[in-house]
Amino acid sequence: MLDRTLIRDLALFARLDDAALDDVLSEAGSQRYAAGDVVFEQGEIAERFFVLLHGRLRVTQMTSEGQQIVIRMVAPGDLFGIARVMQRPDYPGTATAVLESVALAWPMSAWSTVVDGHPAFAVNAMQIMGERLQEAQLRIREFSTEAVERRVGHAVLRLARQSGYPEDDGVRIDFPISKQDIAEMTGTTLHTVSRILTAWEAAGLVSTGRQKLLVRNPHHLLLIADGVEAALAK
Amino acid sequence: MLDRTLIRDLALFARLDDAALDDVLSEAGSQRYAAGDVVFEQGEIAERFFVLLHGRLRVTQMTSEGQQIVIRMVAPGDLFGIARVMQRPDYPGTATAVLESVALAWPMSAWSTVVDGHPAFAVNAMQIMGERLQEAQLRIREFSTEAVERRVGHAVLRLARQSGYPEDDGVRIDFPISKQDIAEMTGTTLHTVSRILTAWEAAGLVSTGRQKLLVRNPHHLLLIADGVEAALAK
DNA sequence: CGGATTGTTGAGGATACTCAAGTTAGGTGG
DNA sequence: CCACCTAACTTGAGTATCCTCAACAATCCG
Repeated sequence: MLDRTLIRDLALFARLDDAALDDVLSEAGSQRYAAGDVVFEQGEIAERFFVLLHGRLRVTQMTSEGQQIVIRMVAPGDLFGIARVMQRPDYPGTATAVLESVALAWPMSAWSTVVDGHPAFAVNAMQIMGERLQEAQLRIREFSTEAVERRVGHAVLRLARQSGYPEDDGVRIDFPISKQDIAEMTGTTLHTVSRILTAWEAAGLVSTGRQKLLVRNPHHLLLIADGVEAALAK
Repeated sequence: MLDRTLIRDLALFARLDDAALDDVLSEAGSQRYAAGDVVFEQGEIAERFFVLLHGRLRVTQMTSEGQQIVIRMVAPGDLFGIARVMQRPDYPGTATAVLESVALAWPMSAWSTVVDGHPAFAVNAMQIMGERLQEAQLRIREFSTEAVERRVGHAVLRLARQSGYPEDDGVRIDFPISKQDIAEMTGTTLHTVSRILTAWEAAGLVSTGRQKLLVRNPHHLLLIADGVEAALAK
């Protein structure tokens, strides 16, 4: 049996008492994934849903023409693989560990059991869906109204917020991330990302390396992402 | 007191019995809006949530730089204005009637009452949020991977599916929609939309007029939207 | 050390934007 | 009912952004 302290502090399980937590955990199993391992694949029948405890995942989608896009990065505490809640039999994307990761997994059937048995859980889950929906709408707005450089700026800042830890001279993105990844988050090409980051590097805003990214001046970067920079140039 | 037959067939109220429907309706009021009326405005404190019974609404968002985008069109049966569920005190967008419309309105406080009192409602609401989230992710994928013409194609087809009624020689979009509206749905300019639609008109795919749109050949349009056309040209 | 993955940089070109000048449709008021 | 006014739309010209194609360099891993 898993220990309830594993999940006690997660938003999804807020306001559940110890008995409820134990009840929920009784149906869960824990899984370990090495960096590079695939948790589930796009199109696969969605038999389980997950909560990430440790590590970091990348959720991608492949279009029919073979173009890949990054849907989101999953951080510890996040719920993922909830295809069934969205009325889908299969996973709409592929989840890959980018760091050594640990996740709790429940059979999809447990979803209704848990929702029915614990009203607070349903409320929490709805809140999380609401946050996701807001986030998605924000990205749509970025795509609709911002040129590439600003979108890349917002993506980098989002990464720093979600997965950054402070270092001597900036905020380090704490998992390996390639220019290709950033391109797939922002709807551009790795070439354009490379050029933009090179320019930012020259301006002292970031430091980049092979799958490495350090944000040195988040404040200035925010000005670029919000279009202040471009407005001043006029 | 409103009649329960108004809402009995809506997805949001599926699997609620008559007593429950009456209970839910007891807190609701019905509102009428003329074409052009604003139901709620971006930034306003979200005091109510709504279900559209008749008509059609356009939900828009204004960016800090004054650019407007169309978030979605609301069709009869749709839930809208649920900011609170997303943990927001205010409405993130503005809802405007584009046709004479009728909506049911509940005080936001009724949300928790209804969710708590009727577990089936919570499940339905979650499903709806899931569908929205999927829809949003689809749009993100379109923005990431498709050029303007394909995005406009998908937007027009979506409109035809959601708000089209069959006419002699095609599917008519049943509310006034401008090129500017389509531009704001697809992240382009009205100029580009105008050029694209003119080209499609010449090819017999659509007929356009001032705030009018008739899809004459959805099948061919789908080929364009899915990129088959462009692929063949190579 | 060799191969593979990741990243850099340049040149050229297409797409779609901006700017600009008009036209058309529809509603309003005299 | 007609003249006018405005909002919606069309079309052209010029151009910026960003993509594609291409070649090469750096880094990592086994």
